[in-house]
Amino acid sequence: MLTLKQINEDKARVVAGLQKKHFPNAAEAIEQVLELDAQRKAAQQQKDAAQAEMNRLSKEIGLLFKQGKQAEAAAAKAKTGELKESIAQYETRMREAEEAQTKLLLTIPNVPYDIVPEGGTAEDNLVVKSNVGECPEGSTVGNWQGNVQNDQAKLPHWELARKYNLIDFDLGVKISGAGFPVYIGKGAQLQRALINFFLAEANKAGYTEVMPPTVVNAASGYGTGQLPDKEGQMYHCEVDDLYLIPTAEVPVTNLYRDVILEEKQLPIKNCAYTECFRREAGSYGKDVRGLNRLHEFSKIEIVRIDTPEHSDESHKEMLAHVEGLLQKLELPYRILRLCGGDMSFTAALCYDFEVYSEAQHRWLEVSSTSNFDTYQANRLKCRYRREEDKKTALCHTLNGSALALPRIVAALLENNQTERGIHIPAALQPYTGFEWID
RNA sequence: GGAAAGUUGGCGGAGUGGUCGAUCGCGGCGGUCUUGAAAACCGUUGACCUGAAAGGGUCCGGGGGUUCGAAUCCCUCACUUUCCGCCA
Repeated sequence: MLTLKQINEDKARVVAGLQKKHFPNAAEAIEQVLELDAQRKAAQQQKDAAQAEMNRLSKEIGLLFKQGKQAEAAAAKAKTGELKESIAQYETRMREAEEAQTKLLLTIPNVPYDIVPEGGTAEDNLVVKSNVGECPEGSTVGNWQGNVQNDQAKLPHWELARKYNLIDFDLGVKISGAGFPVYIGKGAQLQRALINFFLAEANKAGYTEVMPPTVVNAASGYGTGQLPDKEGQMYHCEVDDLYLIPTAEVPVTNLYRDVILEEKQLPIKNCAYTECFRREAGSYGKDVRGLNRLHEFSKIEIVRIDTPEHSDESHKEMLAHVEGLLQKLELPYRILRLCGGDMSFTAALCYDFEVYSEAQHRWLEVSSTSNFDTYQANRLKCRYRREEDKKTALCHTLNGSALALPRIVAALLENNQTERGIHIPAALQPYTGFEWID
């Protein structure tokens, strides 16, 4: 959530940013936050004064008892009753204001950075880079034309999966349900190869590998912001009150919850492969066909914790890393800078990576790489001690997929199909151990 | 699932209801000594809220209670550890 400091320091910027994000009634909400803060401060000051008086009295009473002055002590005691009551009152008022403020702040999204484009829908996202077309200034999803192959003879991946016996969707339905495919033979081996490839690349780029639990407690869900807003999107094991993670971001970022890091430890660079679980309630149609949207899928995530000064640089490095993966896989891709209205609740700046599916004739999102500024860190209480003055300050958190498997597999199968079979890109062959699926 | 013990500052570990935010050790930081380092010695060392500052307030797992006063007593919840059982 936003910090009071951010709001106090530049209210106008915050309000303008929220409007860019299409958050309704931004100005009113911010005013209300400030009003509640004023109430809280007033109550606290009253409470503190009363408490100070109480502390003083208590000490005095103790002293009087020690000196054997029973009568004077009793007299002092009599004074405490009223004081106690007013302390309780101020405390209640303070807590109520604080709770109301937090509750409100949790409903307010992060403020986007200046370079985030205006816009409300996916059509307004800027196309900033692609390997299949020029991206002059002002290119948007709505007006950009990439030089993509549309071969009508190419089969969609769900048909290829059946043809080469790589993935059995019906078996998945039998043992689990829709959205839980079973990978078989070279299909399964391809999964494992991609996981190893992505992890090896991340390790090469200096990310420390973490293998976290895939089930987390509610506190972790709140830490990264899946709770309370997206409660329905996570699988919840009610008996134990545990959640299946929708992304490795949750356990990995929460490693740094309630932690004070030393500045010289930063940036922290972690990567993790996990299975990800998403209920995807409300999805339907061609979006969920085949591998396009699953309830369980494999993903390698990169996570960084950094200083405010360096987080932008970190973000750029992450983007370069993800782009490098797509280049090595020889896939047609484009990079989008998301517009205010299409960004996630918690992001300050977000780039999506999409690969082109030549049989489905559409772009598939395979990575979303975001800088959350201090928004997540504030909830997580993830801080660092500055070298300069030894003060604590909130970290910046960043994360991105590098990469999510299913849509990569879809594009690889579809784009690389030939009469002879499906060709595995050279960079991946050391990991698969085979060059062809045939 | 059964039984017991525990939860204190970055870590280890004290703590009698009344200057306890908390002894001490380690670690960290600064210094003396040294060509440099180590060792030794001296000093210093929590977070948060509030305030221009001085200062004030909160925090000893969470919540509640007793008391003029709670890390210390009571209740409750959560978690951890150990032993037994079960199991990979």
